[in-house]
Amino acid sequence: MARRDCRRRPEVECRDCELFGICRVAGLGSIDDSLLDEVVSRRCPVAKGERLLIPDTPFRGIFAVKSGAFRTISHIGQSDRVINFHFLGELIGLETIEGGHYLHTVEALEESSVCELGFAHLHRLGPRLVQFQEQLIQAMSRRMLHDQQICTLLRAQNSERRLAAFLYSVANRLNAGREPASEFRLPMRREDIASYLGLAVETVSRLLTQFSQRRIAELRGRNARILDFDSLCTVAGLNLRVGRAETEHPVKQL
Amino acid sequence: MARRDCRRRPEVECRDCELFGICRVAGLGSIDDSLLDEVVSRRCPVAKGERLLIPDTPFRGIFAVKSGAFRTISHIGQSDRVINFHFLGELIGLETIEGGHYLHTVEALEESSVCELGFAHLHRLGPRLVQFQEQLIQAMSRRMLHDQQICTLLRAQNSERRLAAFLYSVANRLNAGREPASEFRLPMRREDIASYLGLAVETVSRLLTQFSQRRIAELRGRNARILDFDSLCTVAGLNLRVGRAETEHPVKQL
DNA sequence: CGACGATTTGACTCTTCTCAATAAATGTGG
DNA sequence: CCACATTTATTGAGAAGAGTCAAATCGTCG
Repeated sequence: MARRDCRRRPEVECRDCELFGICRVAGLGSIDDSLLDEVVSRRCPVAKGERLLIPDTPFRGIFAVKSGAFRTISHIGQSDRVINFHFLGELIGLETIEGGHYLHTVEALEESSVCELGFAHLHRLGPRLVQFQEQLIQAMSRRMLHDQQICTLLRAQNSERRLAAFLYSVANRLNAGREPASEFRLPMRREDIASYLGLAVETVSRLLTQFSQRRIAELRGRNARILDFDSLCTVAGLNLRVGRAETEHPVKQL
Repeated sequence: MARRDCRRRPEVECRDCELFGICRVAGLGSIDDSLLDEVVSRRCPVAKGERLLIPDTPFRGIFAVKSGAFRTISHIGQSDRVINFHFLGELIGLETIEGGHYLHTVEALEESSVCELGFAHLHRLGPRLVQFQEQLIQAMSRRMLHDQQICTLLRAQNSERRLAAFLYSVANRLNAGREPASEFRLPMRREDIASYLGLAVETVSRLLTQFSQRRIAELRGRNARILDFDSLCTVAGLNLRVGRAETEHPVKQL
């Protein structure tokens, strides 16, 4: 089984972390590193299954995943649902900045670590606060776009498409901004995937065996291998759109 | 037909607009109003069917709906989908701040008007920029929460729940932060609703007649009347969750 | 090895979609 | 203001997709 190397847990480089721009503002070019240290607490370990956040606790700051992976669980209604996964370099807690409280459970799927960006001492950034905010706004905007795409995915009724798009997305996100991985280890259970995609576990399972038969992707347990990226994209409906004439209505002149 | 009054098109008060905090930072307490005028261009009319934004045009700023309503259409894959509606006081374009280009088509569903917050001249805000960005971050965070709730809605498989939650949401949003309206006029077609909820038009139509029979809500054409808010919430799965205190901050509506 | 949880598979049911036809609403020109 | 054309909405019937329940298999960890 030369598949073992999928198991190693890489740490994300700071330059591939979504906090990078933010940390750079706080840290780079400063005479002492102490400013950065006051605002960002670095690389706190989180054990597998441990909860990083629980609902209704006061907002303290946002987090970036340094190693490992997390899932966010929403407790709306009677049943819990996985509403997000967080991979290397991604930010956690952006949606809670305004409300003053964390709203969901965030739990480590494996041995992980995070950097925390505390909001209490932001004023110490002084004149750099503007740049910091700018970076944050960029990150939030980026994330909103991503969330929109998830919504679009969930609206595209059929389950095949959802799962294909999910696999494609994970292959891309698993190593933080680099080329999509064709072979990787999934940190979450089938049930998490199903919950996230709004499907039944059995449906996910059946689709996976089907993908395997069609030589699109192969999952043995949590070891995943993408066999045919093109087909995967096609099934996911991520292909190039056809040229569209959009002349029906006048466009507001800005 | 004493239902006619549903047709009037109210303008949103500045204090109920999501730009309010932002405008206040720029405008209030300033000796001259000219600063605000340089950053926010106010109440531009947009005709019904006219497009406020089209994809791949350079980002200039964000918008707030002053009157009327809009829909955002995504062109991913082969079929277009409605991915958002924008009602009084709500912001448009937040997800495009980072990318530098608008990505979707935003179209007026009826005679509308918007305020535009241009990003080109933000530096003129000078020291107020920090407060401005703070406000923007708040607004974005709020919106992310809302989008997450939409996602949760879309994951909750059954169509009945989706439509009920949608109606509830519209009743709440239609008059910008005030009490939910029990009688209102829907600005969008059934097809838009279906697209937004990831359902077939026929399903929406069938559910609506069913809601009418169960005396939950009644839609004659675009005139809507909520007959039983409690039932609507129950069907939408929005009922009080067990054992959770949620009194600290207002519950975000869908 | 054995137990427990996770995953897969099968059989059946129910929901939602699709296609097709009709009905209602809206818009247009005379 | 009315008749007609066009879009939008509703309804019905049948098919496909996904869910549920139940059982079997696989994997992991003590």
